[in-house]
Amino acid sequence: MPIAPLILKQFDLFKQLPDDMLELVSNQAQLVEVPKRKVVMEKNMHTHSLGLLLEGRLQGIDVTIDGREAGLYFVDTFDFFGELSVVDQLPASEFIIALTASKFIMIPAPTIQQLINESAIVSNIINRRLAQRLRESMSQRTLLSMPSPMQRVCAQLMQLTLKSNNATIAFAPTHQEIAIMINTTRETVTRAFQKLQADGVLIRDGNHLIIHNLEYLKKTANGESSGSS
Amino acid sequence: MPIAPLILKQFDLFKQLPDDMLELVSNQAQLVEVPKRKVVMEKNMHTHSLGLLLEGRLQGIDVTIDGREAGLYFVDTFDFFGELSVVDQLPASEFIIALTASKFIMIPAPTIQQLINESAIVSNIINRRLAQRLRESMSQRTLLSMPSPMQRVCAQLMQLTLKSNNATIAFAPTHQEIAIMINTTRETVTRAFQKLQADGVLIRDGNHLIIHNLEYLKKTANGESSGSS
DNA sequence: TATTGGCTGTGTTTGAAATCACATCATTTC
DNA sequence: GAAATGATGTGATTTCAAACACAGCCAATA
Repeated sequence: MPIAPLILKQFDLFKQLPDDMLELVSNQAQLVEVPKRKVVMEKNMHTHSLGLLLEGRLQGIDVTIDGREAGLYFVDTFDFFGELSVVDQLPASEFIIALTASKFIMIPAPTIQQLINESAIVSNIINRRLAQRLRESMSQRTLLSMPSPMQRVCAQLMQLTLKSNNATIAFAPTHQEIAIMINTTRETVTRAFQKLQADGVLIRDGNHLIIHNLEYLKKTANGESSGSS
Repeated sequence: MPIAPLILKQFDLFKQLPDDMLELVSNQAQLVEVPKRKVVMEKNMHTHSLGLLLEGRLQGIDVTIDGREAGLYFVDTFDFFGELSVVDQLPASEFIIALTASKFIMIPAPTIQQLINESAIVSNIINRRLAQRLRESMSQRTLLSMPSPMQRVCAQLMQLTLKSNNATIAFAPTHQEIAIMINTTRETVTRAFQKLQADGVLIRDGNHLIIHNLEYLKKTANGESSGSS
């Protein structure tokens, strides 16, 4: 089920790829559409495919023995995912779940490995991506050391905002999904959102969040006591 | 200040390197000795060197605006560090601090980059290492979602134990250094250690920790209520 | 349009760890 | 070996978010 090269070219990974290689990928690629809440990649399985997200939002999640969930990262549109297993050939260390109905392209690991070997550009992008993921992971870890949940909520919202170019978070995660990212409970996130909305920092428009006061988020995240009232 | 190739060969990174390349590295390499508490790598600087730890223990640390420290990872003997900046050429995203007096080898980034380009083996090892670091970072994140500090202490001790081959943790981190790894306070770690020692799980021998009951750690980390008394 | 299931909002209670404060024990350093 | 510095041990207090319970809301689906 080939994918039009034009679609593939939307991804940085393939932008500079010669046409013949692009065609190879195109022939191996497969378009997948999943509904909300679908498990896209399963922990401990070696599905070994690289995924390229066209639409929607995914979340990497790990589950502890006692059933507690830890949110690891979000996958936004035009990100790719599953590159870790492609690189080190080990089974996936986390689940990836579709937060909204999503569309993505799957490319079998061997195809990508061949590309990595043959194209220094592809190889480089994948490695840079790993490096970026590591930086994000450590930055999220640092976020978790903030003492109050309110600070963490604000810091997480900033993260999400900065990734989008405007001040809007499309396909906004639910309170629960945010809660597991920042080590708190759904109720606490709800209460934090209440306050932010009351203070006019944030407006919810169905599936989207509009940030009206990024400065406020920044200040609160930095511990400047989140205003009066 | 060249380093004997024999010393370099102790590191997986160089084990299979041809002699001529090894000599190149040898000539560029520099041995560094630092006392306890020395900052080995500074956040936001692009020192751009790869470090190979010969002796001691280091810790990657990030600092939040309000002065709080977050422990990111430990660097054990024969690990390398600083590879992130070598790969993506960006400034360091964290501090690295010597927890004990340490010895390590520094190799300038350009030398390593040349090696990466010329040797598929080196390139591969570096990428695998990045992948491994990412897995460890995510696993540490999962650890942080455990609800009780006692669970996190036990899980962290397991991590440290598994890295050493016997059941001994050499150059044991202080309570404070453990505390910032697992998002808790020094006092809480002290109290957890008290209990573990009382229960005969753990013995302290100066700078070393000996684990007598790994099973206990595992069970406690998994939430099986940490025994009676 | 009625029904269902997931999301969000909100009050109350409770427990456990952060914080503060200080004592004691090790270890460097002069 | 004395003094200083850091690491560990321990009690008392306080705070604040987790947990529980349930009500209202929205959006999909039949």
